[in-house]
Amino acid sequence: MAPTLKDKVIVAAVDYIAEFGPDGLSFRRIAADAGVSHQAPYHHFGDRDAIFAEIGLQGFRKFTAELTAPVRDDEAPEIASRMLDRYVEFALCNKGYFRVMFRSDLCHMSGSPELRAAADEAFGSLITAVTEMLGESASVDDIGITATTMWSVAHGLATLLIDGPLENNIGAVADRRALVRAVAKRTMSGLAHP
Amino acid sequence: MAPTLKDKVIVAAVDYIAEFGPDGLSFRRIAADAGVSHQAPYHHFGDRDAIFAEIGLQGFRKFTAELTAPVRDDEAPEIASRMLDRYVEFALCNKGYFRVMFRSDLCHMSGSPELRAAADEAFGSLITAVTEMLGESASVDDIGITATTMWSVAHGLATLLIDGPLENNIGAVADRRALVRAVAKRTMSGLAHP
DNA sequence: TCTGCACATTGACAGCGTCAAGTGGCTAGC
DNA sequence: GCTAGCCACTTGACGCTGTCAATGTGCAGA
Repeated sequence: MAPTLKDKVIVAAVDYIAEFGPDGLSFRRIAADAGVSHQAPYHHFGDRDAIFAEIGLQGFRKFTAELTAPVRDDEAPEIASRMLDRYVEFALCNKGYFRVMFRSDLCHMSGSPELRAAADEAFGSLITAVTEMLGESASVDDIGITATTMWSVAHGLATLLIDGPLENNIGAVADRRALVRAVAKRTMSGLAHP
Repeated sequence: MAPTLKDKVIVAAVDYIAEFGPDGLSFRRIAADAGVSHQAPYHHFGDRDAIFAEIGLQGFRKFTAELTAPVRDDEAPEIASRMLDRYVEFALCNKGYFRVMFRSDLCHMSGSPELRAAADEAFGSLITAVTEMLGESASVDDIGITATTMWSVAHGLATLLIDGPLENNIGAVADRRALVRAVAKRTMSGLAHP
């Protein structure tokens, strides 16, 4: 089935954002590139925000699918390390989505219950992983703190790798994966005893 | 000394970004609010990017000053916990700067050696703290991994608190500080043994 | 007094998202 | 077979933005 204009607009926007970030993005330009009038995209989405909301929604769904996928052979056996790896991997392989998903000014959770649900589900899969990791004896507080810590490490590392000062310092994929693994290991064992 | 137009523009921009984020920001609007023509700000900065570069530069300098400040009585005695706390505190108290500093599309390191130096200095103060924490026996790799891990936790937590899904879940300052401390503690001891 | 210079103004430009109205083709109902 | 209605899209206008270029204006030093 040929891609609809709606799909083409999303794909073009995600590609652009992956390369240049969300800021210079012009839907007039995307429309022109697709060979349609400047107003055609807005027929499908209403306004600019709605396009970003759709990108965020698709992003969070892909993200959840990635985080909850069956364990592959080349992955770390420990849950935390694997989740961290997947989180960063997703961010780096899906910059175009990732850069929108966690930008509250582009991707308004409050305006779309569907979007919020998708984001909550992604976080839920993290909570599930942490619960599995800590066992049934763990308290709700323990799980919350552990999940927040894991999420922070993963999100911070992903963000620093994509947009931050680590961006250009880590070149090859091998180096990057090694870094992620090392950070995961250190996070597991604790900073106090390296 | 009365604030110059240059200062007024920066302050107004930072205030706006702290409240609404960098995207809807209009320097024409800021100029109008300051009672000057739409072109006046650009006399001092050249172009839009230069204003963001200046905000980033000032931000990184304030950031470094904050991270390297003398230890206060109400702070955690452990280095890592204190640094994490200061990092998050800075981010939350200086949203307007923080939101620019780590946005590579707004704040081009490559275009300004001065800006890069300021950012490097901030990271340097983290390395110094980690070196102090681990002692002289630590290897360069150990320090690098530990610093990256600490930075990731701090940056991730700050980002999630400011723009992410934690934003509205943590209300009062007391709760937030408690969360940061709990995350710091968990990071220190390691996820493996809560 | 004249010359620069720093600061600011004015006016024009193209590009942007958005509103409102119009167009062409496909399809269901009589 | 005609027509009414809907759908995908176009066209044109609007006010907004940053940017370029030319123009004032007031103040220091020669």
